[in-house]
Amino acid sequence: MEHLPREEIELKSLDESSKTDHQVSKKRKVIQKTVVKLTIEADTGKQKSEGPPSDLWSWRKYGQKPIKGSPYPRGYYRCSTSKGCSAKKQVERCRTDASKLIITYTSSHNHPGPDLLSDTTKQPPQEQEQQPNQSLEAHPPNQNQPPGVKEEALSENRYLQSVMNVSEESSIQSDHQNALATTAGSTHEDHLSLLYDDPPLTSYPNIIDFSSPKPEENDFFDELEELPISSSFSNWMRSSLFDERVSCSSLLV
DNA sequence: CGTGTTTGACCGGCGC
DNA sequence: GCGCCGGTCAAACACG
Repeated sequence: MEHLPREEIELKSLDESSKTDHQVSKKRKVIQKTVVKLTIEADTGKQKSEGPPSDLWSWRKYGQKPIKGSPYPRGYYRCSTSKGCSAKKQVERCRTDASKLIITYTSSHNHPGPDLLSDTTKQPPQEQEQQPNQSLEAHPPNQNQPPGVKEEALSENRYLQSVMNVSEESSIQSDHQNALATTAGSTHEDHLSLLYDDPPLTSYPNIIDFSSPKPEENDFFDELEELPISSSFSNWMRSSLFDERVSCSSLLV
């Protein structure tokens, strides 16, 4: 019983019932996702195809599907660090640029990061399965991301520009990308306002611009820093993402 | 033997 | 209602 189908079901139903304010009748579950784009540079040898980028979590692949419109399949991974952990990620290649990986994190880890597990007294997972609702909608999925991604990984995978909290399907992200790729010269915010023009959802997808102190950023990192190990991670995120964000804007044109 | 990957089948949501 | 598609399951397999 390695999978927890029951938990999945609970998550789904809770999710649907919890969005009554939107009245999205039986629509797809609105789960907050975090999309991370990264570029594979020196890779191609090591990371075969869409091999999982190395973070310190251990991920177990549970599926792979060819995606319509994309020549590359999408891999489905689940956190195997802790059995009760519902954190998942999807790894796919950018359909327009094979050197870019799009990693979509869903749900959140409900246990301390692997590095902490190894050297400090394990912090008790805060009552797993307890508030799937909250953990899904209130926290960025990557809350416990490793503060120190291996330097190998950093040299090979360069985190690109955006960590987005997306409340809709990843197709948005794809369209988004296309738009980004076709409209050069303006800021990400501009693109966003273009793309997310119409639906003013409460869980409005926000892009994190690491170069400017926007409220979204602060919120994002505030949440991050509430967590045990996240401050170091957020520092890492800030620096690496900021760095890469700059180069990415030129990459995406 | 434990852990992770592969892969076909299955299921549910959504559009027509 | 039907078919398509994305996401998940689970058995078989590979590897250390």
